[in-house]
Amino acid sequence: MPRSAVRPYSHYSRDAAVLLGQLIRRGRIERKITAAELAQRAGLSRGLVQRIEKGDPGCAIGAAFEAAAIVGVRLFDADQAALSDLVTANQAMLALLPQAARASRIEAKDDF
Amino acid sequence: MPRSAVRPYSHYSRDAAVLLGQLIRRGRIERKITAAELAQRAGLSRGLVQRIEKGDPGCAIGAAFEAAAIVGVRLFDADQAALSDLVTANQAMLALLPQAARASRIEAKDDF
DNA sequence: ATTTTGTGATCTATTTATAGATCATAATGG
DNA sequence: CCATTATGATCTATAAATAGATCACAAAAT
Repeated sequence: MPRSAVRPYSHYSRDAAVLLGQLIRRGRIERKITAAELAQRAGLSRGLVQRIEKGDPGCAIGAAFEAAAIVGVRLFDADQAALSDLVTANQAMLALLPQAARASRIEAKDDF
Repeated sequence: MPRSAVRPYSHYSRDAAVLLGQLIRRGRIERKITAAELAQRAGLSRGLVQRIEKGDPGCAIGAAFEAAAIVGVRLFDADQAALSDLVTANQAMLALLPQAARASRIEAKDDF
C-alpha cells in the first residue's frame, strides 16, 4: 500500500509476506549461504535481502521471488516446469472468462 | 531488481509473478468484481491492480498479496488461520537454526 | 444498434524503495 | 578466549513505483 500507507495491510497478506521471508531465510541458512552472497546472486543489495527476510510488504515481488528461487523455496508448490505449465493453463482459462466484470452467464466450474 | 534492472529476473520468478497475477484476475472476474472495485477495497490504484494482474515484478509484494486475499487466492495453500500457524511454526524452526550462515553442524532434517 | 461501463494505455507529481556505504554488535569457528 | 565475519541498523543519493488523471477502445447489457 505504497502511497502513505493510509490503509493497513490485512492480517492475511502480512502473514503471507512474513512467511515467505521466513522460508527464504530458512532456505538460505540451511544452504549455508550468507545474506551478502544471496544478495549478489539475486542481483539485490544486502539490505533488501534483509527486508525481504523480515517480510517487509513494500519489497518488490520480483525481488522476493528471485531470492526465494535461489534458496529453493517453491512458489505455488511447483517447480520451474510446473510453474510454466500453470501459466499456460491459466492463459487458456482466462480466455474463456468474460473479459470485463459484470453480470455474466459463464459459470466457471473447474478449478485446478 | 529495482535499480536499473541490470540483471534479468529468472524464468521461475517471472512465471511466479505472472501466475499470481493470473490467479488474481481470475478470482476477480469470477467474483464479478471490477478492477476499480478491487483497487478500492485493497487500498490501491486501479493502475496498480492492472500491473499486478499482468505480473509486473516491480509491484510491492504487499499490494499483490492484498489483492490476492480479497479475491480469494490462497497463498501457500493456506487460509488465514493456517497461515498464522505456519508463521508461528517457522519462528520456532528458525530459532533452532544457526543465526549466521557458515559451516555449521546442524543438519536440518525435517521440512514441512 | 445504442448506451453504459469496464478496461488498457499513457502522462505527471510525488512518495517510496533501493543501492551502497558505514558502524556496532553478535555469532561462529579456531 | 580470540579472531573473523555475518548480521542488523542507519544514513544519503538516486531511481522507481504509485496515485490520480485522462483518453480511446472494447465489451456487455438493454
